[in-house]
Order: sequence, then C-alpha cells, then structure tokens
Amino acid sequence: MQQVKRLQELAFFVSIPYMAQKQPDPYATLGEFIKRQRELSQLSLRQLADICGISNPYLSQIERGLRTPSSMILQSLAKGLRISAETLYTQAGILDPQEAEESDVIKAVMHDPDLSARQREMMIDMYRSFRQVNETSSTT
Amino acid sequence: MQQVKRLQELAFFVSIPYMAQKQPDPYATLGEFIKRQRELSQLSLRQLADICGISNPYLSQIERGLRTPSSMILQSLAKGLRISAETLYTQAGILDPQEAEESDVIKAVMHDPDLSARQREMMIDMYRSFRQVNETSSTT
DNA sequence: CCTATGTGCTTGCAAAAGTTAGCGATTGTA
DNA sequence: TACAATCGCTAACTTTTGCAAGCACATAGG
Repeated sequence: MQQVKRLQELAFFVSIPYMAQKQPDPYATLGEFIKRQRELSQLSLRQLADICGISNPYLSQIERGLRTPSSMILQSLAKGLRISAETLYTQAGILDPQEAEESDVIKAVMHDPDLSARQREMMIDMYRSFRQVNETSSTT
Repeated sequence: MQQVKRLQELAFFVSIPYMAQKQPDPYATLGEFIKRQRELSQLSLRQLADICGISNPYLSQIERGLRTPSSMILQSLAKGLRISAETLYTQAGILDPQEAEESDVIKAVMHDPDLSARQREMMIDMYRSFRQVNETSSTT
C-alpha cells in the first residue's frame, strides 16, 4: 500500500502523459491552483491536509477560495505539494513574477538587507544609467 | 527637496574612503529586521504604516514580534521598504534560505558583462560606502 | 439489508490578526 | 508659558483564521 503510493508519487515526478498536458491558463485563484496540484499528486483532500498538518475543512475552504491562508500555512502546503514556496506565492499573486527577469545585479541589490530603500534605489539608478550609457555609445 | 536629500547622500558617499566592511549580525527576528529597514529608510513608524496601508499600532506590534503579519501584509511591507519580498520571507523564516539565497551584490556586479571596468569599480565603491555609512550610523 | 470506510462540505467556536481611539513623552514654535 | 504636531505604545474592539465535530453522499463487503 505504502509502496503503491510511492510509485504513484514517482509517476507524478516522472513526466508522464497525463502530466504533459497543456500548460493551461494560469489558474486564476490560489485555491484552484492548489487543488489542481493536489489532484495531480493523486492525493485526497484529507491526505494532503494530514501531510501539511492542517485540518481538512480548512484545506477545503482554501481550495474554494473561502479563506486566504497565512504565510505559515502556505509554506507547509508548498512542502506538502513538493512545490517551491516561491511558485506558490507567485501563483497566489503575493510574489512578483517579473522579479525573476531582472538582471542579476538588480536582483542582488534588491536582496541585500544591509542597504536602505534609498540606497537601493540609487544603486539601481546608477546601474541603469550605466547600461543606458553603454547602449547609446555602442550604437553610435 | 527630494533632490537635495539625494545630493546630500551622494556627497556623503563620495567623501568617504572605503574600508574593510564587516558583516552585521543577522537580525534575529522579522520584526527587528523590518524596524532596521524602516530606520535605514528614515521613515517613522506611522509613515511606513501609511505607505503600506496598515495601521500604525499594528506595525508597531509586528516590529516588536507581538504579531505575525499575513502574506499580504508582508508583501506590502516589502513594497514599502523597496526590498525583495523573498528577502522578507526568508527573514521571517518562511522561505528557506537556500531558495532565495542571499546574493552578493559585488559578485553580481563583477560578473555583469554589460558594465565597463570603471563602472564596476564605481558601483562597488558606492556599495561599500553605503555599507559603511550604515555600519557607523547603526552603531550609535 | 447494514455496517464500514473514504470522499468533500457545513457549522459553530477559540484564537489570532488587524483597526480605531486615545495615552504620555518629546519637539518645535508663537 | 502654551499650543500644535509627531513620536511610539496601550487598550478595547471587530474581523478573519484555523479547528473539532458532525453531515450527506458514494463505494464496497459481510
């Protein structure tokens, strides 16, 4: 039984036909996304709830969009679904998706906890200015 | 006015010879981290609360660790502080550190192929100076 | 038939999140 | 001195989160 479960899980990770299905419209709500992920993992609502250490009625409410889970709950859901927490946050519209496309320098600056907001702004301004200068000078 | 402040900061930055910077202790709690960021940004508690659209007593309680803010609140705090939400989540112990690794600004600058050597030097100087300014101002 | 077990959902309820009103302390200013 | 504004904090309140108990339905076995 346990073995069967593991196999199912493995199947989930090895990209098989049913998983290769279309990349459908980005699931509008966080709840729908979670539900879809849960079903892809072949987990019942109660199973996932147990894995995540939350109550099943609550998970039900989350999936139907009746409740917005806290950070901690989202985190355990991410763990339970074997999804990056960032992905989940992005799906939930909590994390900015475009942030991933920024240049490494800007990302690094944004991540640096030892700078003030203004200092970060200045460094990013400086960086962008340099980039622009290089741009124009190279095209002339 | 805005411009004046920026110029002052720039002047300060230029006038300071950079020295070996040391890593300030990682701020234990999310609240302390937020408070430090707020103070680095020269914002009063009420100001930041207004920017983020939350009540000032609540922000006060967050900073003192009496409340754990929801995802949405954390997100608006990140925006208000001009910091990556991931950094904030990591600080809060919600995101695993390795997922949003604390990237090194200097490393990123050094590896940027779109900057000239001189530009890289300037950015790194600026960064070190900022770090040092913060160091001296936070130890008072 | 009746029990048993699995599915998801509804209903109150305790606890935590988040707000409004207002406190004392400080600072600038008339 | 007095008045006004700003600082952070406390207290009391409303709203939301998250849970325990239980409901209705389905599938299967005795």
